[in-house]
Amino acid sequence: MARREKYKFPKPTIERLSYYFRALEDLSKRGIDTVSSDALGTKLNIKSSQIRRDLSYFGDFGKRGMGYDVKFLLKELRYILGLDREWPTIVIGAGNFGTAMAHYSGFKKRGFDVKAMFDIDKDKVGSKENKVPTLHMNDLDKFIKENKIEIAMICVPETAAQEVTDQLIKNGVNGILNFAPIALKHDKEIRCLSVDLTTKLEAIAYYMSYSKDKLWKIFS
Amino acid sequence: MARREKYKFPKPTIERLSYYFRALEDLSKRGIDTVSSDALGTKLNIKSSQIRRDLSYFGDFGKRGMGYDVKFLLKELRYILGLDREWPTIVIGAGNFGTAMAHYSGFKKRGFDVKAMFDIDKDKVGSKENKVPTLHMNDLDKFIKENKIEIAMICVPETAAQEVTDQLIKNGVNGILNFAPIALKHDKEIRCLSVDLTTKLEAIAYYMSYSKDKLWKIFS
DNA sequence: TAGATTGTTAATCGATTAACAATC
DNA sequence: TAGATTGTTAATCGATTAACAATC
Repeated sequence: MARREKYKFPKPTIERLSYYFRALEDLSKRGIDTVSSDALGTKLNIKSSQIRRDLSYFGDFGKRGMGYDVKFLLKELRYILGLDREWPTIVIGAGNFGTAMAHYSGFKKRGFDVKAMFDIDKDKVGSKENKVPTLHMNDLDKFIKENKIEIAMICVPETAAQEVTDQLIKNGVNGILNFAPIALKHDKEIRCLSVDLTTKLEAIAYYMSYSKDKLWKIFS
Repeated sequence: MARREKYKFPKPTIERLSYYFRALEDLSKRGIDTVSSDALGTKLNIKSSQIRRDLSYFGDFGKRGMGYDVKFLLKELRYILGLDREWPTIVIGAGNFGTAMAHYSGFKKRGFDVKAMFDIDKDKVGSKENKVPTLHMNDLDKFIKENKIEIAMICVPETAAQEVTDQLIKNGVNGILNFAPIALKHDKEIRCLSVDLTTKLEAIAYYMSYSKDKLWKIFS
């Protein structure tokens, strides 16, 4: 089938494409140049039919009887995921967490280039101990424009998150990864994804405290 | 309806219960003692019927015509989520990210009490600059037993994550929150949840690079 | 050709939602 | 009582999966 356009696919598909991409990178590094959906599925704990279905939303990448060419599929997924370019990124909030995010090498490797951290605390501004510079929030608007920032990670306390979001959007940042535990209100045209770490731990606590006294079950 | 037992519910429900809990805490703090599913839904961007359905899996908490008693529902959700106790927790990997996790006050507030960080790097061990002590991996087994550790956060590089997981499970830790970008293999009886931060940024990149040349759409 | 593995379909499974009787 | 809002049902919507014809 020719590459499909305007075709809809399930939301979880994009996340799985990321997993496929990473697994293929690993295979490529190990000198493997062909892989079947079955082998890839075993590696990732994902059903082979799921993998074939996910890929088929975007094109015909395999060869019947042969599987997928690792390097070719990598190139295609890189294009689909938008990883064939650099994404100028900033981090708002230079606390423990923001600093960790700014220096995480996994982001850089994928083209997410953190240009600076921002904070309202003057003591944090200008710090030389980190590779990524820390600037004052007063300089945010100017910096975004001059460096054509497209993506921001919000690592500020809950109380400041909405205000920061508004400021980012006003300055044309339209990709936001939010770590503050709050549902941000925003214009539909921007891409905002929230990661709520406390909620994850709470889910674990739920499952662990599940006992004879609490017999609720979850589906499947 | 009396509290239902052995009733199954959708997987996303638990995560939403966390959001309800947090929103109710906020209402309680502001002195509001009754809330309708509609008001709660507006606050959280969740449909009121979804909220009522989620809650109904666990019991009858509301009063028709009146809504929900905030304090009562908080107490019930605290019990359901297992937040009515302390969870002795450790962090494996004392890098930027692990240190940030160990010191995040939001976890402590919910009963996730981080007792120590562990690392193989002797330079990091014994550091006094942090409130949470850093110990050497050699002391892990003993520490887990002596402190009855139940939950661990894995903040080590991808290459070490599986080995660490095996060691944790062998020592009886059965709640794991994994931040290494790898699908951990483990016994079905433990509760393991992975958070893949790179994948989240990649999803944003996908949506942002969506353009005239790339007309794939997602459902809804 | 025979064997392998794709791409696609149709069936199944799971989750959300609107609607409304019940009832405070 | 009249109005409000729950708890629950049934319908709809979305996602996964097994199965298999197509084809390398």
